[in-house]
Amino acid sequence: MKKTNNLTEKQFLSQYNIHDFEVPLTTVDMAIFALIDQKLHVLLVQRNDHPFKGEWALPGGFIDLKKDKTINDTAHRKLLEKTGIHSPYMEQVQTIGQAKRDPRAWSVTILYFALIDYFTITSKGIVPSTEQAQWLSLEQAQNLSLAFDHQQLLNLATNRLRSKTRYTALPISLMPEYFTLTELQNSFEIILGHELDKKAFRRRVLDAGIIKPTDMNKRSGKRDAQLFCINQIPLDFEFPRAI
Amino acid sequence: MKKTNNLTEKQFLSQYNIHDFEVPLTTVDMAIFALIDQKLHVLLVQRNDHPFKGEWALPGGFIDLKKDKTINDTAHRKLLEKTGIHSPYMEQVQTIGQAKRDPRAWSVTILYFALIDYFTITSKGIVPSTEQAQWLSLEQAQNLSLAFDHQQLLNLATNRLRSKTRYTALPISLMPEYFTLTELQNSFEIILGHELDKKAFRRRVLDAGIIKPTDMNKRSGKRDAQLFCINQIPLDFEFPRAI
DNA sequence: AAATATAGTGGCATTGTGCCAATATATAGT
DNA sequence: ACTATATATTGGCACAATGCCACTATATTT
Repeated sequence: MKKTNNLTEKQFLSQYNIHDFEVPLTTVDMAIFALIDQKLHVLLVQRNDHPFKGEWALPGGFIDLKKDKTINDTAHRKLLEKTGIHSPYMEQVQTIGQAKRDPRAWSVTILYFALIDYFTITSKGIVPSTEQAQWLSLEQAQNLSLAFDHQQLLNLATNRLRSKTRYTALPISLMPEYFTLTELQNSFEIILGHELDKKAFRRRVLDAGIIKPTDMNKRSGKRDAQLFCINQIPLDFEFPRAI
Repeated sequence: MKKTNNLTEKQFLSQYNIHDFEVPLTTVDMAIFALIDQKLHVLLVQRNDHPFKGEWALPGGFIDLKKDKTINDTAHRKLLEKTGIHSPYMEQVQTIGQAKRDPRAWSVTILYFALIDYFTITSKGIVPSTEQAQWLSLEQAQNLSLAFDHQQLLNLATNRLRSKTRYTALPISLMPEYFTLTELQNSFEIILGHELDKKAFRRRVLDAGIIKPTDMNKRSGKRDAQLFCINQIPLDFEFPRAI
């Protein structure tokens, strides 16, 4: 590379060539969660191309330097391609960079997770994709051998989801527009993997004011249950104590 | 790029050229915090090179694909270069990727923060660096115009520090080997920006068992104070409630 | 010896959760 | 219509951690 000490910034930029340096591959990977049949599911794809061709992997890919203005754009674009959803709950989990995680090169991946209500996408129909995408239960997914270090990535995302479920209202993003308190509690329980006390749970979510009652009921076999919907939830809402 | 559909993975990799794709610049930036004179300080450098030559910035730089096996290695290396410290508390905050955050190219930076005890590095002497490094109070730093989006990065790191100080024992990493409870409380108060109740604070940290008493005292003007030191703190330790 | 500043403690109120049992209301069977 | 049953919803007290504030203890200073 040329000597740059006495250049103006403009001169410097005009001669700067990104390929003068060795840079890592940079990708975005997503763990997209939904509740299906009382189980936590994650969306996986079968890779169309090498490396790990044919193996299951988290959806993801390269940043499109033309289309994407930010890295969140990349994540939203991937999500839209796979699910047809524009604005789900989405959160950056962690960035993993290692020399050997990708056989092609030193590789960095920015891991996101997203939570969606399964029925809002089944009603729209999943947008077709170049890759075969499929919902697998978390249990199934964890017993597969995933491409790259995606098994580890999936664990990171799952742990984050479980952890935040203990002190935030995160699972609300897995619910449809209207839901009963029992259904909501059920979602928490599925994610956490253990039962919760009914009274304590209701007190917690109602006192926090994160959901509000409607005048509608849900007819579900036995006694009707009141339907609730999401109230204003600040993005940084946290309960004062963990469950 | 050539057609790859019918290649084996080995053939695919042998002809794969990372420069066939446009990739972003990828860097690591660090907010290194310490307490100096009862104020939170952050280590900044004056940039030697374009872009933003001469302006203040968070220390950081490119991943060295030869030296660094992981991205944490990169962060540790940067920290060692600036402070001479090998194993401080360090944590990944967030990854920011934007088309226009760097005038050279689409750029991704992985932001870390680190906490160190100022006196352990003054006793060792700061390792010289190619760039001018200097401790600035957070207040000073926030009134400067920093290079790139480093003002935003500094805010992200500061918010994370403040947030985790409310429910973890994080500020202990800013303390010397032996410290009094009042000194520890003081560190929490400086970071949080408000006073804490003495009794409640002591109960909290002592009941949690994260520090243990020694048989030494500290002579500090008036009545002597007992010295404490860090006990075993699990990496994921959290108080049951936030302050 | 008294004043003072800082270290450290006692004790009760408040808040949020755990626990478990009681009450309320729909459906289904007789 | 009446009863059994399942699910929804509520009552009420115990417990744990924190907030609050006043009190005691011990060193230095005057």
